[in-house]
This record gives sequence, C-alpha cells and structure tokens, in this order.
Amino acid sequence: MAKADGPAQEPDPDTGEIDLGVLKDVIGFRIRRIQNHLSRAFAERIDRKDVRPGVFSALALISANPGLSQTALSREVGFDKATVVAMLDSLERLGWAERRRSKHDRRRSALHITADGKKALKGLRATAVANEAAIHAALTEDEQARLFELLDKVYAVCFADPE
Amino acid sequence: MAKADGPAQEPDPDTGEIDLGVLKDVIGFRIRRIQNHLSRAFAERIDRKDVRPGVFSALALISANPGLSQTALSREVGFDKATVVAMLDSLERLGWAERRRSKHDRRRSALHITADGKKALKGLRATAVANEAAIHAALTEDEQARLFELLDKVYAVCFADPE
DNA sequence: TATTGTTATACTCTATAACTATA
DNA sequence: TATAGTTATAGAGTATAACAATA
Repeated sequence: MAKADGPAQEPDPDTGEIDLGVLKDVIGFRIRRIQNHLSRAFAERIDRKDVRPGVFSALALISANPGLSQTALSREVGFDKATVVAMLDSLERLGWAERRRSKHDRRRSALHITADGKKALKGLRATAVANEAAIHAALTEDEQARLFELLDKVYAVCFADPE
Repeated sequence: MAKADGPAQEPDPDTGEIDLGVLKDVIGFRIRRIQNHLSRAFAERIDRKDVRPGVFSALALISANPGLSQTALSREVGFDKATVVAMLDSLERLGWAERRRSKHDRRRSALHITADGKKALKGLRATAVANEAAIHAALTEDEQARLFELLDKVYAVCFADPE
C-alpha cells in the first residue's frame, strides 16, 4: 500500500528470488526443506521398494546396540511401536536382523543384526555418504562439526521440554 | 566376541544411552529426528484438522510474494503441483488466500493473501515461534545465526548438484 | 496394574498420469 | 510443442485402539 515503486506484482518464477517472509525465523521450515530433499534422494539411490524408510536407521541402531528392545528402538527413531513392528518384519524378511527373546524380560525382543545385515549396512552407509557427499564437500571440517553440535543441541532441547 | 568385560548384551532402554553407531556422520538422520518432533508438536499446537501441513508455509510465502504462481510455490515448498492444488483449495476454503488469473499469462494463478489470511498468518507465526521457543532459549544469538547460516548452506547445496 | 510386542484398521499425505487451456 | 493448473487415482507411511503374554 505504501510501496513506492515496486512493480513486482507478480514475481518472476524463474529468478528463484523468493522472499521467505515470516518463515525466515522458523527453524522447522528450513529443516523440512532439507529433510524432504535428502530423504527423496536417498530413496532414489537405494531404489528398492522392499527397503522401507527407517530401515537404514533401525539397522544401524541395532548394530550399534545389540540386544536393543523394540520400544527403545521406537523411541530412538521417533516412530510408534506398531510402526517399528512393520520395520522389523521387513528387516527379518530381508534376513538382515532377528528378534530373540530377552533372557531378563521375556516380554522383550532382543534385536540383533545378522551377517547379511552387516553387509547390507555397509552398503546403506555408503549410499548415505554418497547422498550427502555434496554437503560434506561444501562445508569445511569445522563447519560440519559445528553443524552437528548445534543440531544435537536442538535435538536435546526437543525432548528436554515436556511442554 | 572379543569384548572384554561389557555385560551390555541388552542395553537398558531406560538409560537413554544409545549408541548412534554409523548414524553419527549422517546428517539426514539428525535432521529427520528434529523434523519429526517439530512438525508433530506444531500440529498439536494448532489442533485444527482443516489446517493441513504446509498451509503455514504456503500462506507465509504468498504473503511475502504477492502474485506468486502455483508452480513457483510448489518449487519452494518442495511439493508436487498437484499437492499444491489441494493446499490452495484449503487456503481458499478457509478464506485465507485467493487465486486470481495472471494478467501476463492467463494460464497462471496469481496468488494473494486476504485480510483474514493476514490475521491467520499472525496466529500461525506466533504458534511457530512458541513451538520453537525452547530452542531459541537454549541457543545464544550467535549460535542461532550460525545454525541458520549453515542450514542455508546445506539447502543451497541440495539444489546445486543436479546429480 | 503396567508394560512389551502384535494385529487390524483407518487415515493422512504425496506423487503419477491423463486432461484442459493457454502460450 | 511446451507449460500452468486440474482431476482422479493409487500408493506409501503412520498412528490408534484393542489384544495377548509377561512382569
């Protein structure tokens, strides 16, 4: 209304010059754009519909924490228990992980990675690295370390406030 | 197998002491956890099923770029054109935005926010700020600026490599 | 009584493909 | 011929609630 001379009634879509407006301060918006791109690109790279999203994360966590329970896994990946059941079904169907009964608490599954799973994990990890290679190339070591540090801080806060 | 003394055959799920393993280097994993939490918390705060996800982003972008086309919007939010159609249907049903025919190219919609939309945007922005208040509180000004800077760098890279 | 995992189910979100109207 | 937007549709992904076994 008080705009002096801006004829930009209709922004040119080809310039890519778009104002983020109110979104400039919103972390969630920036995070989501990156996440969308990364997850889509990752799915394209593996290009197997029997490897569902979350399978890489789950396999990595099982590998690093042998005997992990499904509940603990669900908390770590941020999905519901029921969703984790489906993920583990996939994982067992692939022969990459297995459920054993916990000795201390027979309600629990003790999750373990298999030999095949270890091989698959290597491949998935390589895919993930390749998927993020451009990012690593664009950031200095210091910047990467700083980014991870800040992201961890943010993540910690997310679960610190029970609000 | 060669583990000397660790009886940690089954990690205690209550300690929260879980090893990220291979995931430690993966940006995508860290981003996703945060995004999951943030989007879920945001949805809980607005608590209106007629306000679909993406509506806040879309409204903010339309507000900041009057006359924006749907294609440009779809590129910016990272969704398909068809998905953006549904978002705009919601937006118009809410009376928060409207489609006008572009004068220069009659195939295009020129998107504009309404008076009600401006009010709603204020509320949504406040919700987003509240949703991220804990994060802002935990980070210094410098850290926030640095985080945004790094995230922008990452985002730029995502679309720089056509790979 | 509370918790682990399971099943069945329904719902939300998103993309694909075919169509139209403009260019 | 190519692009902007639309429609119809199918599919992926996730959560909810009720249940069984165990604690």
